Amino acid sequence: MSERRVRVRFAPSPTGPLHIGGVRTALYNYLFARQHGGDLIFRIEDTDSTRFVPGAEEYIIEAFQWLGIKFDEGVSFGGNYGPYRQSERRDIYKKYVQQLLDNGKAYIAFDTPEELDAKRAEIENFQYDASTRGMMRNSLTLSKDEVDRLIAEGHQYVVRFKIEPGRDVHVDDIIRGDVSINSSILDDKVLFKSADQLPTYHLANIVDDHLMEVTHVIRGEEWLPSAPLHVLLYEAFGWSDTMPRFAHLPLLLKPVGNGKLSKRDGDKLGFPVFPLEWHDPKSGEVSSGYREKGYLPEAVVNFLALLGWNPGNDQEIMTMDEMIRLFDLSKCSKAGARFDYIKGMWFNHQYLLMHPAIDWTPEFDKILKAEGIQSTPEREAQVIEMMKQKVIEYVDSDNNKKKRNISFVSDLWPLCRFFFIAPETYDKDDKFVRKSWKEDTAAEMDELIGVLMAVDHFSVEEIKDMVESWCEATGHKPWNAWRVALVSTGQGPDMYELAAFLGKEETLRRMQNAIAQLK
RNA sequence: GGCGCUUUCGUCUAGCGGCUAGGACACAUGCCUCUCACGCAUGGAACACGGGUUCGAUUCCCGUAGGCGCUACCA
Repeated sequence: MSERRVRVRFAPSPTGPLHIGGVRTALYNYLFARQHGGDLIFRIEDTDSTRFVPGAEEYIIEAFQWLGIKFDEGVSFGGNYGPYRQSERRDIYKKYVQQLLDNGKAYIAFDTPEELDAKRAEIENFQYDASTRGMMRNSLTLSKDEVDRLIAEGHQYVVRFKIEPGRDVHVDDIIRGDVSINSSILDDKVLFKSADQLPTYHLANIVDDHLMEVTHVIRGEEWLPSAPLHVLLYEAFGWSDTMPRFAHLPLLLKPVGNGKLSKRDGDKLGFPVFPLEWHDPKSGEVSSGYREKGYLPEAVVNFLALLGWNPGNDQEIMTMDEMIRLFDLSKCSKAGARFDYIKGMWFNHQYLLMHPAIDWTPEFDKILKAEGIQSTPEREAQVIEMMKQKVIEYVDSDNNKKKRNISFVSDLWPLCRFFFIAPETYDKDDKFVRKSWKEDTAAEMDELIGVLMAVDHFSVEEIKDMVESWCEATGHKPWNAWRVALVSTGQGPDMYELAAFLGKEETLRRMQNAIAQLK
């Protein structure tokens, strides 16, 4: 048993976009598989035909591609254990259900959903189990002839797992240790549905994990209550000796309030809950995604990895390879983790700064386009391109301490808008304007214009030389007012750099405009 | 309601019988400074409660309380 090659799986239902919690589960499976030199399988659990959403499967595949989580086999990846889509494995499940029926581990039940509802209404806390199955319509209470007749007549039936009561069932969980419950509180779970002639999750899951030789089941804590049922199923099939080991991960909780993280929390607080933007085919509703919001996949992965696990030291920024090396299921926390999206933004900030600004160009181009910065007769494409390059250079030059407080490339725009767009109006009530622009400022700016006109080469050094000697001679301190003139508020780089960037003509033009408006 | 899991700063967490209970995010203050930032420095902030076990419990056990999950012919 210890000699088996490590094989794990991520098995989502194609019922919509992949939730960020699912991403983390997949990530942990991936880290675990890589660390042990094993395989990660991508299986589609589409046994609920009523909840199938077209496009969901493709979405999930694309999301993992973006995140850099690679599968070794499964839907769209191939492999020797297929098919990997449960809806294509009907015959396999039928065979195994029959096996359970044949050796008395399961039985046929004819009770309709309506009859079950009636029973639940009649008896408080009704549960289909050893204590009640004697009064229901099933192959345990009906004669063999009667059962055969009902089936022959085409009556719908389900197959239920026959749970023997009064036994302590143990689950050995890697994260939580020994978890045990008494089988009496378990109900006779439906294994095979009449409605769509497909197995339920429980049956399909066990059969597939066994057939695909899965060694470790790493999944969310919401599955812990049904883990004993799964253990019993492995027993019923006689597969106990190759039963996978379980690890139930803590859940991701709402940033504020009670309960687990949901899509609504993201909408309310303004952060994505899905890796990629999702366009709902039915409602047409669009849900934001980490990719479209401007997150780097490395940042998302790093952030998620640390929500429920940490390497046991103070290291927070880690590459995928480092995480693969350090990951340890037994170091996962047991309690749910609040989803701290503010910290997620900090991670993005960190990763953004690791990249040279030139890498941001595509994103930056999108912003410029969205802001309407494009070539016009007055402003040629080359000019814009040149300005863009200068902004990027400017942002990149950290010897000038220009690394900005940006979590996303889009945060760059308010910080460099004034490079591209001259202030049209000035807000006299702006705190910085009021503080910087006084009675006699207009006259001072006029003087400064004179000084600047005399600068031949409008370079940082020359501007600085000229302006500073003027300052020394006159005692003027023009910087804040000058900044108001060029930027309209208290923002931006060193004034000499700013003026040099804008060029002589534009600098003077903005100053004259400010004087005209603010005098 | 029943069953299970869980509980260290506001948040994510380190700690695996003896520590001034550590780090990060967030927050506050200071320094830097022609602005906004960045950066740097500093600060406030936690072992849910009650019993045990032990020379000694944040750490082990049992209760209580809170939190989370499950309780479908959904996964």
